[in-house]
Amino acid sequence: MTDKPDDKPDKPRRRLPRSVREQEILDAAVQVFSKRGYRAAVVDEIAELAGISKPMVYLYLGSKEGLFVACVRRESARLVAAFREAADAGGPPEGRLWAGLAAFFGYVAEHRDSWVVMHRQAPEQGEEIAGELAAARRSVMAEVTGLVGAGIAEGGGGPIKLGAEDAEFVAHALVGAADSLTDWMERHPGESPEAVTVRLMNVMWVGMRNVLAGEVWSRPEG
Amino acid sequence: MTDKPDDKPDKPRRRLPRSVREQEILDAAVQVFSKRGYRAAVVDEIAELAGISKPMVYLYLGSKEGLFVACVRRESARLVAAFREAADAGGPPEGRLWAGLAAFFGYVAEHRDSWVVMHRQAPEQGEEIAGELAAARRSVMAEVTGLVGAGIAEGGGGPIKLGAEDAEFVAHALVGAADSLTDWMERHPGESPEAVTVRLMNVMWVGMRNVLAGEVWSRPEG
Amino acid sequence: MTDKPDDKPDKPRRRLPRSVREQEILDAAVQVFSKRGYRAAVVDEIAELAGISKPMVYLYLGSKEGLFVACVRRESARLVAAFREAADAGGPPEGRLWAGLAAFFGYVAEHRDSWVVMHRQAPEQGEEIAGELAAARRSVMAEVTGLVGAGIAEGGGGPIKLGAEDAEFVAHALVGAADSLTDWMERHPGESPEAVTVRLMNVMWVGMRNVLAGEVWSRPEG
Amino acid sequence: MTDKPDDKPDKPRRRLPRSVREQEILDAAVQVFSKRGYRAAVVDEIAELAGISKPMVYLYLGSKEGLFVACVRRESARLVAAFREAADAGGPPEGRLWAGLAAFFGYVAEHRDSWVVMHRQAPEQGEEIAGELAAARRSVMAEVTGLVGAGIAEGGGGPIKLGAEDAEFVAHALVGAADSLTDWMERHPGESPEAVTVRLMNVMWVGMRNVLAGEVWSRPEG
DNA sequence: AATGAATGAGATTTCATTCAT
DNA sequence: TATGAATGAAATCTCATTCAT
Repeated sequence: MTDKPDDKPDKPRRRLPRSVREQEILDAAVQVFSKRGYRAAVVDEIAELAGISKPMVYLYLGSKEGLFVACVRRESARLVAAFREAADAGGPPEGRLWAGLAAFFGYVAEHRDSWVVMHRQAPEQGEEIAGELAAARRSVMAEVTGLVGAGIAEGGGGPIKLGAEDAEFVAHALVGAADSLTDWMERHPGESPEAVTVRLMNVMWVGMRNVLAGEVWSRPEG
Repeated sequence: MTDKPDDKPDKPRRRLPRSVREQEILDAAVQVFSKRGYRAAVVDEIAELAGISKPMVYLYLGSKEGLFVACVRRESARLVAAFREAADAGGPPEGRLWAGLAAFFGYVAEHRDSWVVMHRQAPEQGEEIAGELAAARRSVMAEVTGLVGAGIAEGGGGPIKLGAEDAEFVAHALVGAADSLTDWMERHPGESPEAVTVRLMNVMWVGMRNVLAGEVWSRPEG
Repeated sequence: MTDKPDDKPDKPRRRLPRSVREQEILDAAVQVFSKRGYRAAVVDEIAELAGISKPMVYLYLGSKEGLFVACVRRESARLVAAFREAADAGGPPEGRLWAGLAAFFGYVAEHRDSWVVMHRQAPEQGEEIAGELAAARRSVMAEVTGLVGAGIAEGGGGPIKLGAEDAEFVAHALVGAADSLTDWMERHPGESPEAVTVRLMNVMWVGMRNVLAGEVWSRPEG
Repeated sequence: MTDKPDDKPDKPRRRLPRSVREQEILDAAVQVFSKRGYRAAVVDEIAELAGISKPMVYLYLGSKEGLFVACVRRESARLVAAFREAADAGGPPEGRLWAGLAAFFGYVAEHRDSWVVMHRQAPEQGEEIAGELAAARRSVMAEVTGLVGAGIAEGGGGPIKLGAEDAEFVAHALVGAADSLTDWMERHPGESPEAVTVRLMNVMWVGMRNVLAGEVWSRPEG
């Protein structure tokens, strides 16, 4: 009666297995947490976006906090995977570095929600959430740091020794820049992630290379 | 009535003029908004931190939203002012650029609260707040862009023409990097903001300079 | 289909007849209602304890309320039966009285769950439940009153006439005492229900007998 | 407009000091907890009965659990006070015992709600509540036990030695009987608490006295 | 100018109950 | 016969906001 036989078979009140539903819920949750932030996000909206009722969300993920933690875990794993996959291809290290960074920028640009969930949440949401966020950031940052460090080591040989601390420094700068540059990309829709990567490499990698070669910037006399 | 004039002057129960009170409220509000985020911040905590009662907050700033808007306005004005002040000193342009950027990094590092209120708030909190945040961010970014653009124009002349778009690109990268590097600074307490600025200039500015001189990074064959 | 007939008989996945299943459900329900109270009891727990799924509970008993009513009916019937069985044995009346009361105390002590379901539930859970609880309590109390009354009639003959009202009074006191003494028994595990019965008879029955014989307590002058 | 000047001055939207309001809230809470039990009680009903809004209840007592604990504390203190006050009057011990018991019965009968809150709650409501209930019961029971023990000691001298364990036993029986007898009193409105006390003393005290005197009940041969 | 008292609206979370298979 | 999936309704608790003094 409410269900004419010629309805689309796709949407009508699906009865999905747990694992599929769970992923759909996480998809919705990432969107909402990203758009609103942890506190401002309301579980009702997540449920509605996932096409189910609120109690389902609680049945599957246990609590708003559990939901958020699951999001952070899944999304950070995905970003790290994208990174590794691109960077693990063979070839000279600088190329792998480029590929990893391009994948990183591409991912951050394309999955803004995902990135925002991991990176832009105030860390005052309680013990477990803070820990989970910190872990996610560490794992992302470690991946970038590793690649940068490899690139530095490879390009090394100049009079200046760049060590682990420098790799971390550059990784922080790159990650921050990438995050911020997604705003820029939004206003320049013509630019592909690769183009942005090249732009940034022009600024940062060439700089690094020259620093390795001994050219050091210092404040001009004023 | 409960307050004879010869009370001890120790617990002030101050009767401050509007403007002073208002600033104190804003001071408290910036702290709380920064620590908790807009939604999670509770007006009670702000009032308590300001040492007054909640109705006073409403009397002075009208609403939670008004309170937040006033914070954002004041803080962005301060950051822009720090900027201008440093960059407006005389001397060669590259020195003024350095000074401006160092002031920017220094400000972001030192006034974490202020910066977080402007930059780390989800921009989906309602019409007026979103607008105010966007305006604040734009005005900060414009200032950085201006400085970078001036530096580029000054150093320009190479075969590659860097235009307004490039300045904006670099500004976004710098702002994002500065933001992210405050995390790094927290874990490296020995490094002064100036030292961090130099580090970053080593990587980014030297790179930019060389790019201006025609040295372009391109993906190595792989 | 998922169930080939040569499955191991170990995890039964039993296909029980209605009546047996129903009793198992009631067993579980009595436990849970007793432990949590009517409102706090959750049907999920009852189903799990009974080893079946929740919809089966609804199929068999219709609703949480129906489930509770069935529990109360079955348990009060059991208590009354334990009573009658003990008291109906032959012998002198005082012995039958003792046997009945001992059975009562023993039942209350040993089937704590059963007793709690009948006696410790707030009687404000809605029309049908309140009625059922009242009926159960009345029927238990009637049984005790009957026994006590028989004992009194038997021993009667003194100057004081104990009537139906007195029997009811004593019955209430006995039932309340039995209830409360189960707490005492829990802290004195060495004492058997029969020993407790004797103790109480020492205090109450001897008192009653003497009262029947004309010895009346009155407040001493003070 | 909603408030004609000739309204009764008694009810209209009072603005009470904290301590008074708090007592009113507790009054309402005792009623509701008693009628419904802890879980079934809803804070809305308590608030309405207290004539205020729900948030006030939370402001004053913190949580439903805190509310309940406060009730139990206040009510058990009151009952114990009623007891002590009556029993502390001078005179021979048996009279003080009678007075204490009469006060106890009177209090339980008159403040049924109070008593039910302390005595009839299932002890499965979580750590703090269980502890609070246990403490309340212990303090009430200790008071009764003390008086009974004093009475026993005073009357002692017979061949049978009644000790602390017996006093506890009798106290449990008395308390349980008193609780149950309030039901009986409800159906016999003509009987005063003192009359009920006398009735019970007739049954229990005379029994005790005779037991002290060596008359022991034992099961007749059957 | 200042505040203690109060509340309406909305957040998270739970649970009895029913589909669809 | 049996159940995994799903939900409407209601519970506790929080918070921006306003009275009454």
